[in-house]
Amino acid sequence: MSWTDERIDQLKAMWEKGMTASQIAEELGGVSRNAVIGKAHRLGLQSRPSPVKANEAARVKKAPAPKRPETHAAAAVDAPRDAAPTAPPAAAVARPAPPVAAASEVAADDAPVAPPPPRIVSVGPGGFLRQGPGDQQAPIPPAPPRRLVPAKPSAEIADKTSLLDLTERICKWPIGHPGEPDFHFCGDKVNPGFPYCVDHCGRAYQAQLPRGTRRPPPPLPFGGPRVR
DNA sequence: CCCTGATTCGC
DNA sequence: GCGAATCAGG
Repeated sequence: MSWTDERIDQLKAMWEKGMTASQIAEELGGVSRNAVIGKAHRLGLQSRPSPVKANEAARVKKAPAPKRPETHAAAAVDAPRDAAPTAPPAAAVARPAPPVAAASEVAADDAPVAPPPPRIVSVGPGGFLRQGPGDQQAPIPPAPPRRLVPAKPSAEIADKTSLLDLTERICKWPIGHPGEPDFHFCGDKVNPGFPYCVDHCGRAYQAQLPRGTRRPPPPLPFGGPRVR
């Protein structure tokens, strides 16, 4: 891939939006995290809290990297986009919004919290409240849950690896069938270089048996029903 | 381990 | 100009 004007614009936008180089690289596709960083710097986009840069003082002290021999081998081969289609940019889902516990229940027992006495001036069509110019609505009614409860998403879906959880190093072996409510992916760490974990690599890649040999279980992902 | 960004330097 | 390799902090 090359840096077209369009891609550069995207890079700029995302970079300035605060996305990490990895996220940007993933979004753009066809480029590595390093490529993104390199390009960003070349473009002059710069700074942004670097974990390794925080301090300016303590420098010039480390032994500089002495050697860098390396066969410029192409290690950049795009990993198989197997079951990891870049789903419609779930951009806004970059970081899952921490599900705030239902405030109503949480603050149930002790509630010295004075509910806002809304000064309703009048009610307009559709039930919208009309307010006078001076009724700018107080800053914020900071939802004041006294205790925050973990708020599990759902006992069902918890711990299931969904399509959106898949990354380069997560086993993409499907569990169940697409469409089923509990369909998910293995989610283990992959066998480096493969799209599956070691276990599932064993299932996915089987030695070719001599002709005529009867082999009982060939069912593979999506193969037949009830393979687990 | 995983993640970050910064830098280097052969291509 | 590009980006893999490497470094280094969290």
